[in-house]
Amino acid sequence: MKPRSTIKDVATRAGVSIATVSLVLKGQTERYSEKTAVRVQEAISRLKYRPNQTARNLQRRLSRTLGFVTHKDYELLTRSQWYSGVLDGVLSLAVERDYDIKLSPIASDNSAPERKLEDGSTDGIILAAPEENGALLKWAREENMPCVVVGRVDLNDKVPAVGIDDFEAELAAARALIAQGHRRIAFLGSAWIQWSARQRELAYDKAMSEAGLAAPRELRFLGRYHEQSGEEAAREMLKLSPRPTAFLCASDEIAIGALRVLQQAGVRVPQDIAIMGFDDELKVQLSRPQLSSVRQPTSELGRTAAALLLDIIEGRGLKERKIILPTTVIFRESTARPDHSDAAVGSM
Amino acid sequence: MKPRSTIKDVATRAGVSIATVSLVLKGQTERYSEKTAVRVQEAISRLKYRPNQTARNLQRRLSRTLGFVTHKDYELLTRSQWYSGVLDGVLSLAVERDYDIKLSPIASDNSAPERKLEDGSTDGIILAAPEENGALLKWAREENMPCVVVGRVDLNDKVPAVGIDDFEAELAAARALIAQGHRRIAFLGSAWIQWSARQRELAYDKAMSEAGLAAPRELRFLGRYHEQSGEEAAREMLKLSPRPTAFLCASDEIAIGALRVLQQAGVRVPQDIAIMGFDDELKVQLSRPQLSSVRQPTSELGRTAAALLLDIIEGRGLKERKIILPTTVIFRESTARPDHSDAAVGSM
DNA sequence: GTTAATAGGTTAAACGTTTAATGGAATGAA
DNA sequence: TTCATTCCATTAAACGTTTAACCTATTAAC
Repeated sequence: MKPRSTIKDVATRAGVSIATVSLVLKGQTERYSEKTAVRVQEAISRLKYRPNQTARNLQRRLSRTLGFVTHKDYELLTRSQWYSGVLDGVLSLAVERDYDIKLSPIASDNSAPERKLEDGSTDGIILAAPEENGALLKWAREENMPCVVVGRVDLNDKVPAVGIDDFEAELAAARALIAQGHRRIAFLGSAWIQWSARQRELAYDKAMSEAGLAAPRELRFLGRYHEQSGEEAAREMLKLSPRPTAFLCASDEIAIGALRVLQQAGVRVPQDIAIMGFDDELKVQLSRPQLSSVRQPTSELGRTAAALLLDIIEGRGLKERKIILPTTVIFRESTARPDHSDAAVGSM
Repeated sequence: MKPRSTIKDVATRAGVSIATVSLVLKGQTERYSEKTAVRVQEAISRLKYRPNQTARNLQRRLSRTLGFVTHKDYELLTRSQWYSGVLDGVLSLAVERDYDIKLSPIASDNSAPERKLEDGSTDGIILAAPEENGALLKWAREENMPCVVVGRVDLNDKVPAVGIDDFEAELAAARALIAQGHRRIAFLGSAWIQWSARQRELAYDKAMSEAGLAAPRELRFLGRYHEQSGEEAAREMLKLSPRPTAFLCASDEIAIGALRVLQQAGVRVPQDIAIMGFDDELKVQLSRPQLSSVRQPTSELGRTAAALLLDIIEGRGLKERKIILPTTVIFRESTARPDHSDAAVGSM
């Protein structure tokens, strides 16, 4: 691989100084004559010259690159459509504004994320669903770099964020189940690793208590956001007597896992037990029975986060530091339809 | 945002030269004393110094970053699991070897991809499913940069590539349908935009001709790899008389679209028309009936491509320039089981 | 008491750009 | 002729690192 030609080579070949080449490249027409421009251009194509972006970035002190930071768990993209949806949205705006995206999976136990994040290779960072007590979130609060969190909107936290209102969204779902007559509702959630996990559980509490219903310890199972956890949870719930009549699941993964166990156990859904998921991923739309779920606009989330980040980076300032996008409860076969008979009920 | 401290600031504060700081950072213990090391370290943490990666890259003439190039169509990641699967695989190896990934969606009509690709911001490029006659593939053949193609293995092409054998894979699927007694098989494929499209259609031809079956023009529909195209194709096929008894679909997207139309038309699957997909995406596993399909190991594809690329970049040379990973035909409800009664038949 | 070796630094060039400051020739005006 | 302008181009510093080459005390060897 022969060394690439530099601006110096071009200058020599065109018989001008490197400054002139740079000016031609920049298109500052008032600074050079037509004749030199032609000579420079021909030198460029002869030598197949490409400006070195690294050198440019060093000089300009920016990179036109956005960092997209996730957990080091690299199966994230395929396993959860939330991540790929958000990334798609980020990508869509980045492409429009001519930014690149750098993927930085970081171990959640990494105590010094700044080493990877503040190395000048990105102009700003998007933190996707950071863990509640992790180093990443703490780092973001120090505001050493333009940074936006997506998937976690804590109004008491100063870091700019884009997301849904997890509490209200799950509340709407829970109320719907209650409105359909369920009295013994189980919550299949996640440990409080992420913001959303806590909010969704709090919403369950609120819904139950405002309806005067009991929500004892045994009616809730806190695992992780994945199918296996849902299976485990369902098995626990089936041991109870009386059994719950509905599962409020904090993620679709959990819901699908639970559904599998119920079906294996010969429990009918929704007649015996209704299921409500969260995220409205493809799998709940295609499963049988199709699962009711709470849809969040993942792609818009990503796009909005990117827009916010670019506002910071490019110095436009922020009109709002917190942006909440609406969610929708989608009713399908795994629950009854809501009383007021339209298929979808908005929340927020 | 205050300017970040540089190696110069650290040097000043520690009372040494910047060279010494650099050596301490590098851990060249034989070049400095314990005392200076301590002073430097304390200056570093006092000033919260982070080495500037851009400057490093410039000096070292490399970036420890891999480019992942896709079509500019930013919905790719969510719409097709092939892309996210491959990306996941790439990511998995990149994380292990401490490389970053830069996403570069490039418009397929971009006539000068080198501007974005040869800018020194990546050490090498992974081209995901490039179009057959596009500028990207042509660029890759010029070998100006370490580059690996994934999803297209043309043995007559010198560019290093990782993929499946699309021809053999589809051939196995087609033969299976024939073995099940189908005589009038329609091919629902894609225009020859991508390598795989051509190979899969050629496999259909081969299978039909070797079985002495007719494969007339009207039995094939060439659209794109998406659901809408499948719907269109199915509508066309339903007009034929006699109708085909099986659809060999070149992608799961097409298969799902076709299935939808068949179900709307009251055609039973597989009794009236059998369906075979390709890719084994989640949606065919969850649909009703579940669709038979050809599984390709997307994540391994990505991981292998990344490994190959790193071999080139890090100068280890290539044992093999073309790597073909095995596929499996998965039989589900949308076709009969194969005669020899085991559920999956390997190919390659 | 030389000389050689070693430990522990420093100097300065280089990586490939951008850009402020400067310069000089040609043109135009007085 | 002289001065101001305009046009076109150059010089040189800067961005933040790395590293080969060099330097100077100190210690070791004889």
